[in-house]
Amino acid sequence: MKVRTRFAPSPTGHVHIGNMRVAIYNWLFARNQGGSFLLRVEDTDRERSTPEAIETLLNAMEWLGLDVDEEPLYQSHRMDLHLAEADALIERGLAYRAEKGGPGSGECILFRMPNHAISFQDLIKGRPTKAAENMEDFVIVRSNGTPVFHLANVLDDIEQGITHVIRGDDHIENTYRHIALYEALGAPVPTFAHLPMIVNAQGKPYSKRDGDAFVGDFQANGFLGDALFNYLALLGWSPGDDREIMTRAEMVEAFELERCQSSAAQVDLKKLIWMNYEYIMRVSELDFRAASEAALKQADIIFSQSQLDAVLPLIRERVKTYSEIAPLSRFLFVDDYEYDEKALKKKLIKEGVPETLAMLRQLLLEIDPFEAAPLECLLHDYVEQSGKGFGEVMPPLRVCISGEQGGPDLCLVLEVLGRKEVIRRLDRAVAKFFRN
RNA sequence: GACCCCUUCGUCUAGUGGCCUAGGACUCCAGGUUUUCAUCCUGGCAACACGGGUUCGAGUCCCGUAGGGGUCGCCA
Repeated sequence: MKVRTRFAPSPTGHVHIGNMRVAIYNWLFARNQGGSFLLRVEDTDRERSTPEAIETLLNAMEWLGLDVDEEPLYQSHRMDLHLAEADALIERGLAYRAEKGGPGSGECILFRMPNHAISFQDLIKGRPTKAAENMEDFVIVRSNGTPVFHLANVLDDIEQGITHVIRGDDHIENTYRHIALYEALGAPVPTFAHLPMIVNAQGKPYSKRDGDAFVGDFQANGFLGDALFNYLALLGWSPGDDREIMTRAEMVEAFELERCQSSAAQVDLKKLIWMNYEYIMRVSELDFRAASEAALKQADIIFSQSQLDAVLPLIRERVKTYSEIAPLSRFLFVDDYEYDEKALKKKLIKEGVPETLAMLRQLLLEIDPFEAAPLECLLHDYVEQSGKGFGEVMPPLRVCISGEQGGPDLCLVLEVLGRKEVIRRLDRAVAKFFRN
């Protein structure tokens, strides 16, 4: 039988990385098996399920490259069918009406749990088992006449022909109930795989207040969808060898639910950043350029295409996330940069620096052409003749023209800025910090 | 409290009874290359939660204990 998996989120406007990881595993499994990956929008909570929330969800999936094989099913459209099935269960004596004191004034419908233990083979957890005396009848239709999650979820999984239910292990308790429902409905019980949850840097479960755990935030902070996908895929799963940076095709090929960890995994932002860097290094020049243009525009930095041509090579291998592009290169486009306090203290305001800068100024005026290679020779010669170290010469100059003690290769920076601009910035800094 | 799930370096993991003096990756630290900045290279720190079994032999199997998490809504 052809494998069919689904991602069944309830759209709330914020798509959490924990949920997305579940979606990724569903996608990976379906692709590995040559099956179908479906989307079902569980939008019965009408307050939260706005069109914008659904849009956010779809965007996040597209960004991560989670393509679906069929039109999404909207749970809210199926309410009448869910209710009809509940009535049918009553007629067969498998459910009953009761007064339990909930919303509305009418009676709710309860599903009658069987009086035998329920256990199932889980692809990740082994064989969870629950004794009959530990299970109670549960509500499937509220007294206000609306179907409850358990009923709708199972009925929709049957409708969509889901063969493998891959979800968080917070659903294990629900699964016992769901299996009873499948049996009552006369439907084949799908295979289950319960993934462990992921926890934040403090080792606690992600709560709705964990601001940086939403997929949109990672996108906004300059992460690549492919990098986040790779990171999340390996958070709780491994191919069994030492591979970490993997293409989608490699992950699809290697994916096995049986190789998933059964315990919770902690998100490590440092490792994600490292992985993102690895991905940025593999991005095409064209894509990197597009990302840079977007980042610079967003930072309100005015630039010309020729400036961009000159600057991109300097920062190409230095950014770990796209959000570093603007801060790292800003001084190359505009001259209103701040002088970093630490840089000033450690590199500029020091004995002998004004004299060094005066000498450099003269040499920089004379050198021709004003390009990286000759500039490097110039600095090299100066260092040799003056008996100073590179550490006494280059950092002060760098602070003057960039405000920072770190940054791209100094000679390349000088070339990109050009003689006129370098001298101007040099004079400005000297006037500002060595007035007398 | 009841029920269910989980437990290898700080973190992600490899490990399915001998190949484990427990391997890799991230982080961190120390050297080296580049006499700027970064990259890069080499090395180092660092773990089988604890206690009992089973076995010639246990990180690997079993049972306890402790700790963590989940569920116990007419939320999904």
